[in-house]
Amino acid sequence: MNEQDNMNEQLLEFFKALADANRLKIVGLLAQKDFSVEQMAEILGIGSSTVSHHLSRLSKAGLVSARAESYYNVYSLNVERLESLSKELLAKNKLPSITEDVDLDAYDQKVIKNYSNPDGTLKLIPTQQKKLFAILIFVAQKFEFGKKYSEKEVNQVLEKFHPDYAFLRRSLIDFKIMDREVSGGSYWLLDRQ
Amino acid sequence: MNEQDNMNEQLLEFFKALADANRLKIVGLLAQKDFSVEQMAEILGIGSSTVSHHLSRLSKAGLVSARAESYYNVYSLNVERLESLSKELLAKNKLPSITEDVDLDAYDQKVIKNYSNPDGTLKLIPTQQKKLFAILIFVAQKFEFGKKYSEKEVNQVLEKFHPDYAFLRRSLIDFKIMDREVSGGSYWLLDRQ
DNA sequence: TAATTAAATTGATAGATATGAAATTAAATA
DNA sequence: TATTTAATTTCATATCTATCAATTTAATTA
Repeated sequence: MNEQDNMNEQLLEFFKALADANRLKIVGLLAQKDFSVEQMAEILGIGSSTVSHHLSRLSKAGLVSARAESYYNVYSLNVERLESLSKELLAKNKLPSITEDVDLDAYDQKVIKNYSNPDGTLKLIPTQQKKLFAILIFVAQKFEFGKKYSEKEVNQVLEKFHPDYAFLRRSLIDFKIMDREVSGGSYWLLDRQ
Repeated sequence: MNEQDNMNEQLLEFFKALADANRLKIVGLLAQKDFSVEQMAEILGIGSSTVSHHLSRLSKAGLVSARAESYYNVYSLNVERLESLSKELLAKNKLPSITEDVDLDAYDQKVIKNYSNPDGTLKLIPTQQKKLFAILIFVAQKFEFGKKYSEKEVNQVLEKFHPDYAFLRRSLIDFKIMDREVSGGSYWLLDRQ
């Protein structure tokens, strides 16, 4: 369990805590003033054991806290916690980090696996744009950045993947993975943004 | 269904939409770039029909939208929507309005009902602080704001509720519902904050 | 036009959870 | 000390929902 996982779990706890009509109402009540369990039960028209359960979920998310006051357990809202968690969402760069641990290229890798023979050649060239693109990115790894290739050299590299090297070569240009000098006929890799 | 109910429902939909680990991840993915359903299914390691279902929930909450792109349905995140809803929480005065429709005095009213006879007198005077306070606020309604009462007048009013008018009178002072002039012996209502 | 493909929908199911009743705990009052 | 009271915990249950498989729909390709 790393720090990022922990943050994700807290964020999930936060949303789960507020994803219930009665718990939202409890937060709304406590935003006005403190209440005891029984008072809230009466106001919301539900049992006090149910309110107790909701409060423990809100408490686990750090959104409320209780103090003993004679007979009663008086609950109050942790406004700072509510603010810090909702700010977490507004910080735009925080969102992508939710998926820090997942593999963004899983789709592309599956496509490559599906279309490749054990010897590394391609069974066939996919027609669907997204799959073709994944395959082209894959074969483009055989070229070096900054180096210039003649059309013949390009064909030789692509031929190891599929007999229709000409289609692959044209597609690399179409998808703006490579570019070429129209007159001289030399090819080179473009930078992936 | 008034406007406030509608806002509450939207807020609830928002939290429910994000109260799931995979949906949070989808939002995290779409915060980086657009994806098709199948790509996300592959990345998250779940079925594409499940992703479809999650996207429809996110879409219902207004958080994502789709565009058709050849074969694919490409989804993107509605950042403005995400921002406006989380700002809704940060605006502190917005929270209390969640409970606009509920009856804040339900607890007090129940106490009054439990301790009152049909003729309006009190069966007995509660000992617990919160209940006693509710009863005192109730009987204090018989006094007028700004008017001064002699101790005898106060007793006459309170006697109609319970024989132990002296206890009620002292409690009204203790709970700072009324105040009195120690020397002259006159009583008056205090302003409820 | 027929075949292929991505996405959505439907149906079924296992797991999560909101709720209340009953039992338990902790604290205040008689 | 015995009784009363508020809150929590435990237990049972009905509802909700995340998931997948199978089907349907809509669009593209051959």
